[in-house]
Amino acid sequence: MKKVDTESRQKSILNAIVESYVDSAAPVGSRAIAQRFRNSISPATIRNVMADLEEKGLIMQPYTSAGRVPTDKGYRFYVDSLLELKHLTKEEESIINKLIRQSTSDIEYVMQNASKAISLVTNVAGVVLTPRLKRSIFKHIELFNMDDSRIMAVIVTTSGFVKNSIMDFEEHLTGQELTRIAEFLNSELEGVSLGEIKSYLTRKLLEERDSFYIFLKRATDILSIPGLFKADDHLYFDGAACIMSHPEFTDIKKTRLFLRACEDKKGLLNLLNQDMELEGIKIHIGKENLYNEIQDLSIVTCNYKVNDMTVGAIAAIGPTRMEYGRVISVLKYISIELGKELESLG
Amino acid sequence: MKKVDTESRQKSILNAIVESYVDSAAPVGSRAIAQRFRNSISPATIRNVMADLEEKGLIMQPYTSAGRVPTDKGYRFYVDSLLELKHLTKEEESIINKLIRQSTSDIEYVMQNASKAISLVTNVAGVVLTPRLKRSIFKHIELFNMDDSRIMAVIVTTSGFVKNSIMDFEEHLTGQELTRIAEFLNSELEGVSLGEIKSYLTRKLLEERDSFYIFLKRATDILSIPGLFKADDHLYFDGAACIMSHPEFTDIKKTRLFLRACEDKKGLLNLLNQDMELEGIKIHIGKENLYNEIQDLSIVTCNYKVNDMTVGAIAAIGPTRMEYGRVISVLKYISIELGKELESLG
DNA sequence: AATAGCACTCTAAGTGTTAGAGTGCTAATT
DNA sequence: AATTAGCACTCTAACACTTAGAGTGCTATT
Repeated sequence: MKKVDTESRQKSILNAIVESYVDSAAPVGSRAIAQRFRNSISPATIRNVMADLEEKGLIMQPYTSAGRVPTDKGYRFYVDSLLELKHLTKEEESIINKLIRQSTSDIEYVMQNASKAISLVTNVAGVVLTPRLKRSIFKHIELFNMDDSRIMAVIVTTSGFVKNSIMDFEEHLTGQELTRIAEFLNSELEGVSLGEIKSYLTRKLLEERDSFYIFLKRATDILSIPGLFKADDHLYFDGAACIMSHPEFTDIKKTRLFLRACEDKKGLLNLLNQDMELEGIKIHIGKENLYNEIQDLSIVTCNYKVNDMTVGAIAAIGPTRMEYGRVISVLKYISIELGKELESLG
Repeated sequence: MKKVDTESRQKSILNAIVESYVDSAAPVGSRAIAQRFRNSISPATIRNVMADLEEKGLIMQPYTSAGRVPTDKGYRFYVDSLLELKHLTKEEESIINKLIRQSTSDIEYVMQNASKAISLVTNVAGVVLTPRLKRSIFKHIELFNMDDSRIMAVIVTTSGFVKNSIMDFEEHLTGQELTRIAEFLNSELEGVSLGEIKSYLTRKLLEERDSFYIFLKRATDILSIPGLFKADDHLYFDGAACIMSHPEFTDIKKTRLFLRACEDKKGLLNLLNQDMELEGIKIHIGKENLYNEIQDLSIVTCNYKVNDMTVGAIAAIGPTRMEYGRVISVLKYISIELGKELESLG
């Protein structure tokens, strides 16, 4: 008899179990797997392999003598070693493009529609994190007086993101003075990322000692206003309803946990901000998500770039039993298209 | 025996049925009502009255010989004629104020927190519609060049709302020219609502015939850019998870309908925009909501004002079985506080 | 007009039964 | 030595059946 590599057979059976379970949402029995292999392996053999896989903690039985279900660890192994990416169909790509390229030149719409695109094509919830201001590149600033004591600043970044902020400023500056300061900043700060502006100006300030100092000081003061780079942490969310089509949510408790997770902006924000630092796809499976008591949920995230600079992230949230291959492809595709669209708006 | 006014007894029994049902979520029997009246009326009498109420379509039985449940019509009569407003406790007021008055001077936060406040205090979902630009009063405009072919406009309204828009503009204007146009608009448009600007300028344009004309024409052209007043239709939403605590949502189908209704931004937007035109509280009960197949859901809305001008609306969405008295009081209170906060930001 | 009494209805919850899907083990087969 | 067939065993999900009790409507009584 031909010698069979035990390990590779275990892998391919795990693969079959995961895919079958993802597809059917029901515990997978040895017979079903045997059929997947066109009965080239008998159910009995598969049962033996399954026992091994269970010992390794990759699959489990919901109860004695039921079929097997992948564990978090099983999914982890699957996505790390077995998973094959699915190509998007032309149709799916066109749905996505139609949603993202609305050419309304309004970033809010683009973001909202990007999250809708994620949920529509993957059938799980979609989340989009707005471009991080600190990661964005300075393009233009405008300053003007709102009234006697308040100045408004409008900062435009190369990614087309516009941030305005009203600030109390004790000393009154004339419109001309403000214009001069803005002009100075515009020539000085080109290409600097917003996150570096502060240290950049402070450094300048230390070098400068002549009459120019007081002018530079004012500019620095204005840009030091706390509210200026804050509040850029908006999440766009879509697909809460569509996720209810998954059978795991017939249990109200799980639905509630899911909704709670989705409304926990802080937690999501943390996760996305963290994942953003890493390139490409990141996957958090079930209990790996320690940031919350989220169980039975997986989160897949992907950074997106504008002019080769990572500025934000998108994500998909769904039951651990999700089509990882498709979800990953979709996020990759959308992150690229979103980046392109933002560049064209910038 | 003392003569009893039949009609007023019917009313007070309907009142008792609604309040008992809102409280317990279970069909209300004649015994329970009798106890509410400290047995001053016997269950048998109440049964007779109930039969009358049922005939009028104000209550119904989920099945033969079960207790009674209010119909949409019953709720309608209740909110129109019987309902007593509940005062907010100091505690509730303080929760609301803490959320709304974060003094971050960031409107997004204020809106987000207002919706959170609604859901937190009423235990149903909260929605906040951003101030309608067209209803807002012009305060200040600033124009500057983004690059050779694009101009950025920043408009500030008295309600503190800032709208920026980038527009393609075929003829290149120098910074000075833009500044002059902005200065002109600033002096000219003070106190005009954004919705009237267009017609205001067109009127001006007709009167004017001298060299000033071309200047005025440019200003008009700039403000005619379509994107400028668009995209001010953002909804802030909170409380999807908290609503799951209501027993009506043990049925997954209803949960799904609810989530679908909440994600149907267009429908909600329409409803809120419409209701905004009317002063005070508006209530849509169950199937009265024709804008969607929403059933078993009620929507309560309230406009809010800045400087005595209605600019937006807030709403609560929950099962028809909701504490209307409390919800109404909360919306009234929050709409006022929200208006005040926006004034202080403006 | 209001109420007590009573027969009747219907549900929700609990119990019992059964079909069938799936397992693990052992012995037979290749 | 690896694979497989056979078989006894386990557990669930589904269905039928029973029953307690909450609530009703009607009729006779106060």
